[in-house]
Amino acid sequence: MKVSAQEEYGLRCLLQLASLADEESLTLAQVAEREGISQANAGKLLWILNKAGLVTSTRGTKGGYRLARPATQVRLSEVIKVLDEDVLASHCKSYTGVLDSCVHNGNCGIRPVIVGLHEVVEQALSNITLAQLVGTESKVKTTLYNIHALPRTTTQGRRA
Amino acid sequence: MKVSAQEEYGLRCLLQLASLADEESLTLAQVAEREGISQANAGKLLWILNKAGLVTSTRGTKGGYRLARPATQVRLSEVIKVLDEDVLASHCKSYTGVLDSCVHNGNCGIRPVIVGLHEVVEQALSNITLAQLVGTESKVKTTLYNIHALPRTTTQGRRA
DNA sequence: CGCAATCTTGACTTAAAAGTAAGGTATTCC
DNA sequence: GGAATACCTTACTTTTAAGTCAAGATTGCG
Repeated sequence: MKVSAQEEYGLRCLLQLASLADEESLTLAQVAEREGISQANAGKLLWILNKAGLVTSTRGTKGGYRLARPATQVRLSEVIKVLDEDVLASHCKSYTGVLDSCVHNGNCGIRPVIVGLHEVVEQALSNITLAQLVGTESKVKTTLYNIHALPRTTTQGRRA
Repeated sequence: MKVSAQEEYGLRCLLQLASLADEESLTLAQVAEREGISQANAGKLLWILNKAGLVTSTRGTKGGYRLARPATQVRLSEVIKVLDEDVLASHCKSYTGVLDSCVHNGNCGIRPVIVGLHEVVEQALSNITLAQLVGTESKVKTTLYNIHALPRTTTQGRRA
C-alpha cells in the first residue's frame, strides 16, 4: 500500500498553485523549478489535473496555470482519485495470476478488506482540503490533528 | 494509493495456509495451484513470509508450509508490513525529483498527510486477523462490519 | 504580420516492479 | 545409502509505471 510518484508529485504541483494569491498564476517552468522536477514531467501532471478540471491553463505569452476552484473547496480525496484513476475498479481484474480471471471470483475473503481499505483512505482524505496543506509542516500537522481527519503523530522525522 | 501484487498474492497464499486444520500443511505446488499463480512466484512469496517468521516450512518428501502461529494471532498489519517492507520509511527518499533530496526537506505540508494515511491504514489492518478472513465473502464482510475495523460497505460487486 | 512565450499531445526511452528459470540443498522413505 | 520430494537462492526476462522529447497549437506584443 503506497503512494505513487504520480500522486505525490501531482499533489505537490497543485499545492504550489494553491499557495498563490488571487489572479496570480504559475508557468510550467516555474512549477517545475519550485518542485525540483523536470519541466516535461510537470507538464504531464498539470495536463492530467487540467483534463480533470482541477486546474485551468491559459496559453500564450502571459499564460500559466492556476486552480480552477478556491483551495478551500478542493478535497484531497478528489485529487488522489484523479491522479490515480480508479485503482480499485481494476484491482480484481489485475491480480488474476496466470489465469484469465481470479480463482476467487465471486467469493473472496480479501475483497472486503481491499474495498474497506480504500474507503478508509478516501474517508480520511475527504476531510482535508488543499488550503489546509499550505504553510509550514508543523502548522499543517496541528491543523490535521484538530480536524481529526488523521490520527495524531509524534513530532519526528524530517523533510517532506 | 494501491495494493501491490506482492501484497495481494502474498496475503492470499497465507490465507490458504490459514484455512488448514492443525497438523496439515500445503506444498508449494498446492498453494500455487489453488491460487492460480506459478509455482516460482508462490515460492518467492512464501520465502518472504518464511523469512519474516509468519510461516514455517519443512523440507523433504512430506514437507510443506504451514502458519507459524494460529491464524487468530496474526494481524493483517503485520502481514502487509512484511510484504511491503517499509514503504513509509523510504517515501521521502524516493520522491526527490531530479534532485538529490526533496526540495521540501524539513518543511513539507504533504508529509503529515502521508504519515497519517499510513497510520490510518495500519490502524484498520491491526484490527483484523487472518482467521477473520477465512470463509465466504459475505461472512467475512459481516465479521469486519461487526468489529468496526472497516466502514460498512454496500453489498455489490463481484469477486476478488 | 511575425516572433516569442507558453501550453498540448503523442511517441519514445528509461527505470522499477513483477514474474520466471534453473541449479543447489535439505529431508524423508524405502 | 540412495533416490525422490520439496524447499532455497540467485540471476535473468518480462511487464508496467515513470519520465523525457520534440513537434504542434495558441496567445500576446510590437
